[in-house]
Amino acid sequence: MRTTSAQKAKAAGKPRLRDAEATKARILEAAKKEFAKNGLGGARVDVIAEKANANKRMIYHYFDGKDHLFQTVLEDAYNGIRTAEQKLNLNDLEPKAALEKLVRFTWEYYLKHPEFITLVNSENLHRAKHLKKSQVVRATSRKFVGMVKELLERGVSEGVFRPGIDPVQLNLTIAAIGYYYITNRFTGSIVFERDLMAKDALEERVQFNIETIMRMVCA
Amino acid sequence: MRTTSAQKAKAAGKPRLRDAEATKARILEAAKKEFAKNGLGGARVDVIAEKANANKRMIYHYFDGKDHLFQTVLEDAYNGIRTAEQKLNLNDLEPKAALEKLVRFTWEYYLKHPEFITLVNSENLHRAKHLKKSQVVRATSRKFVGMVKELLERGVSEGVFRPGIDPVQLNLTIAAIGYYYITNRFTGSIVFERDLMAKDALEERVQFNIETIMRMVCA
Amino acid sequence: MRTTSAQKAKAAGKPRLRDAEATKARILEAAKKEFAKNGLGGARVDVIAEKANANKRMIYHYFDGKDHLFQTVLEDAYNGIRTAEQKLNLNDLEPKAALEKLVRFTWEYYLKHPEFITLVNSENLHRAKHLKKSQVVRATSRKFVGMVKELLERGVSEGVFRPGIDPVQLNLTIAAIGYYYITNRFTGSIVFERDLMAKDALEERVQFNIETIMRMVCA
Amino acid sequence: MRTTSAQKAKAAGKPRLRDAEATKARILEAAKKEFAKNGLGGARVDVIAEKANANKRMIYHYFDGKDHLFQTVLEDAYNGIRTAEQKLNLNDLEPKAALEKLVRFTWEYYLKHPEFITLVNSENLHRAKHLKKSQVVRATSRKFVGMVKELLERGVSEGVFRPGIDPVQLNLTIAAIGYYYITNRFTGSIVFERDLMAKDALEERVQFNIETIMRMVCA
DNA sequence: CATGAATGAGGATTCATTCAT
DNA sequence: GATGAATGAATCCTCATTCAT
Repeated sequence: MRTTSAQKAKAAGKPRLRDAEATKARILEAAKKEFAKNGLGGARVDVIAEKANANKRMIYHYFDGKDHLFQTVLEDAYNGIRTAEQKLNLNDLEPKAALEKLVRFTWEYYLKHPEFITLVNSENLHRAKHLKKSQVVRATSRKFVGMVKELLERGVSEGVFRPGIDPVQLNLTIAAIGYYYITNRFTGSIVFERDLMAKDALEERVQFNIETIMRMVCA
Repeated sequence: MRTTSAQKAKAAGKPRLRDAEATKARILEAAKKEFAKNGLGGARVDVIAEKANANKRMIYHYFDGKDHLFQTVLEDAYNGIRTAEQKLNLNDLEPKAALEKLVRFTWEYYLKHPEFITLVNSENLHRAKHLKKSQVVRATSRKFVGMVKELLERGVSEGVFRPGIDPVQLNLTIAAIGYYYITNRFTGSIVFERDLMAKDALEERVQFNIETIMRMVCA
Repeated sequence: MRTTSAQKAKAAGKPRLRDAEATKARILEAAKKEFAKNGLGGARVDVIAEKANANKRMIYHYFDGKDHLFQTVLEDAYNGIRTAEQKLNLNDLEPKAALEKLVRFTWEYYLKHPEFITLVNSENLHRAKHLKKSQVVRATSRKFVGMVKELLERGVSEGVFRPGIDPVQLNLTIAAIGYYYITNRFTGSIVFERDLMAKDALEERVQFNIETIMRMVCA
Repeated sequence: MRTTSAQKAKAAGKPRLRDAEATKARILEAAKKEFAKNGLGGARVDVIAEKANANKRMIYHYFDGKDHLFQTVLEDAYNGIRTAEQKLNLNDLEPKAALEKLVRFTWEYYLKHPEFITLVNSENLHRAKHLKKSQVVRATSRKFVGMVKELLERGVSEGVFRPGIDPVQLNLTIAAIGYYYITNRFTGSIVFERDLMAKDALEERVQFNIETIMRMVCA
């Protein structure tokens, strides 16, 4: 393993300066927050630079402009959720438990990572022009769909799931019932005149979601 | 020299007085499209004025700036869906048919009015700061929730629906499974490697959604 | 004749404000100077706006950016020299006198309008990408070449000019011997260790140029 | 990891000492091209460094910044043409042949070295501020003017040239008729609606130039 | 000798909004 | 009521140059 300059700086007890990787990471992190908060159009390059404790010029040096930076952030976001999903090890559980775990996980992931939702919304506003360029996302997503498909098949063969359910439709629905609630938490709280983000409300929602999916899938 | 709307009206022998309303309407229509296409932040006042065949100054005259214009557009959008929902006359149908009609209606409304979705997304990006000011939306929404609540109760008393289902949660879910699909049609088509907006795909989806809700609600 | 707002303003004794034509003209004039002084790349939009006593935004409003502004300035410059050439009325003079008048005019025009030279140099640095779009320049230039061609033919038929001289080559040479001297006045003054722009030097040069051309053309 | 020039030299068994000169030369060559293509203002230090396969820092190390680098390039350019001129050995030819050779040489030099022209144009845009600092250019130029002066005197004494011709004026004209044509090849090709750089056009031009000068100088 | 990370001062361009008529 | 000219404050991006190793 090569000794990075970051490690050298650390070893020398100095603050992280002149460390390309660290700077890139800081920019990426700051960009994620800024894009999540304000969308692609509303995000400000200056603000990202400032929050990253980096020079604005570095953003162009490392990421070649705002758009490409957004694309990188978006890819990272997709990688994040897909990686987490892979770690669920649904195969180690019996079908019903596995399905419930997936619904609960999806919900909790959105809850913990609302920035993922804002990023995706922003990307859809831009007609997915950044995602179109990404090959990685397709590959990892395919893998994920495969995982759910296997789960469904296993459940069917064990006689606990109904046959004939499309894994893509199921995936979409599992995502939808969580995503929609979170992304519309502000307007929803007004329209329905209740605080959708209150602790009880969140708990109630996840139960409702689990029940919705179980009733749909179980035999 | 361009013919102004005022002149046109004059030429047509119409009184000038109605121009004000017409101009307002044109601005509102143009604004809806522009906001839907680009979000609040991405929309351009110049473009709205141009598309409305109106003077930019008029936007400030009638709507007091971009933000307030957005708020008006948003309120109109909510009025639109709420009005359409009221016309469903769910009471004239037996519970199951009424519920299916509602699910189908919701799906079709989103499909026909994707601008509603973009506007709501934009509003959530801005933490619902415009909607907070609106009183009308709360009132009409309350009415809508009441409608669903009655339907549920009727179904329960007739023994076709399960008891104990929260009308708000149900509403949220009915909306979610349609809204999510439409708003994420661009990224979704890439991630799942299929054209989510293809005719067959849309038909398949609405059936899946109906089944999801029926299984959740029916006894 | 329509009453322009400029005239109205004038009539009212007010300073020229809110006068589109006047603002455009001021921007154009300022741009000519700035481009002449620093070339296209070296010119600063801020400086042009300031010198034009106009808002920077107006430059984009009226001229659609720096490049297009340069193109307009360049076209104006070509129009200027071509218009002046047309006013020479070489047909009213006998061939030799007409030719001498042309040489002297060309020299004096460059001397009075060094900005024309700088603009053309800048345009050549950019491989004539702006001029390529202009149709007017081609037409007026064609007319000018025709004028010289007629002069040559007249001189030949009167027996004072040699036959077989290409008007384009002659034009190029008449321009060259003046243009080169003026455009390279700074380096030339150093290289040849004499002030090329001194009054005597200029007079000497025009005589030399006239003699060069007369000897080339006369029978 | 990219192989640095230092490593290459090492691998080739060469002493590291020569690398300095090689790096300087590479930078100079890259700078000449970049300045020629885009002028002083339009040239980019990054691009020069990249093309020179050198580190940007080296430019500052060896040349003390962009301006001084330009000055060096410019001096080299002048040295180039002056050196070539000295090699003409005009004294070995009879006056007329020598003069024709000079005209032809000048033309061909510009044709082969259009970068010389761009550099000189750039320098004149900057009012010769770099050249002013150079002493060498003055000396070599003086020598060149002397060469032409001697040629003229020899021609006069042999009765083939007219007396009274100023060598500086003649030099200027010989340069002008070639330089102007080349520097304005882009705009010229449009204005005169013919490809000035076509093979035939170039041949025609050099003949025209030779005739222009011969008619001017010969008795 | 050489590297590449970092920077501050601009540079062109855009935008919502106000002003004068 | 309507128009279009005008503006200042951003906003993204670029550049020559210096710093730390």
